[in-house]
Amino acid sequence: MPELPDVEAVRCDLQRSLVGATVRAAQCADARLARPGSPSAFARVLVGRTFEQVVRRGKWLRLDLDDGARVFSHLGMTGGWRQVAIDAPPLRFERARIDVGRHGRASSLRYVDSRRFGRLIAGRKDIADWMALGPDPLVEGIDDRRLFEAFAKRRRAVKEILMDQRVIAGVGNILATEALWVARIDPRSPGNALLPVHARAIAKAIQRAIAREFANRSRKGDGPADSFYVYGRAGKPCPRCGARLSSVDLGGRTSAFCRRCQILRRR
DNA sequence: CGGCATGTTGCGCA
DNA sequence: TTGCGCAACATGCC
Repeated sequence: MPELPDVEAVRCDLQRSLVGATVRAAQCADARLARPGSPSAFARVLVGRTFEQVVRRGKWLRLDLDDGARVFSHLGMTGGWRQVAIDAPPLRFERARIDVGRHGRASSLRYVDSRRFGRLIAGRKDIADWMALGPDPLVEGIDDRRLFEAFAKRRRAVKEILMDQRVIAGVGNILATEALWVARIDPRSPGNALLPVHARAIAKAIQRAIAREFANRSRKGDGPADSFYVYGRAGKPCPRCGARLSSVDLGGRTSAFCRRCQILRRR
């Protein structure tokens, strides 16, 4: 359920169901999710407090409470929040719950995560992972110059640099794959082979890829949309030029791309 | 059974 | 200190 557009949709949902709600009970049953931190801190920090806002940066969510406490939530690969009735039985793969009351009505938020790659950390100050995030395309926007400089000092593949959360927050395998196709740049191109004009094209392409995923989402339900330009479509025709799409492994992640219209830059 | 998956971390090495 | 390359994490699904 990851990638920036998905997390932004979760932020909107949580914002709607949580702001002004007071926590009656909370529990995080999984120590793995709490790192760094302890699962027992979860209830101690939350109970009795009222949610004020839900903020997102990259793939991280921060739930702010009225006394300065905060909860960080990263959905990993398979995490998600569900709002259910207060007396609903545990969901499949439920790892944590927050029971709240608002306007006299009780409900329960459940965190589900089959693979447990997600994180759930309650505390009183920002965590290092949050502070290390680079600019978010929707919050601060992408600075072309900064992006160019991030490329210029690395020789690894441009796609791997794009997925570094310190460079741009929220770009994952799907967005990086899609954006490089839009920008017509081969994902294997070394970062230090790119020019400022390429950084500008990639910045615009990321915004376009995000907009497209929002459009996909509004037509469909939850989960990843499958109407991508090239992600997951290796072997099929390029939607732009018709050539057969290729596949390459970069940093352990699969990338689909078009050898004909995505140009490989070299130094 | 084998292979793949929207993400991040930790380790050894240069 | 920074960058690089990988294995590892845990589980579902095809």
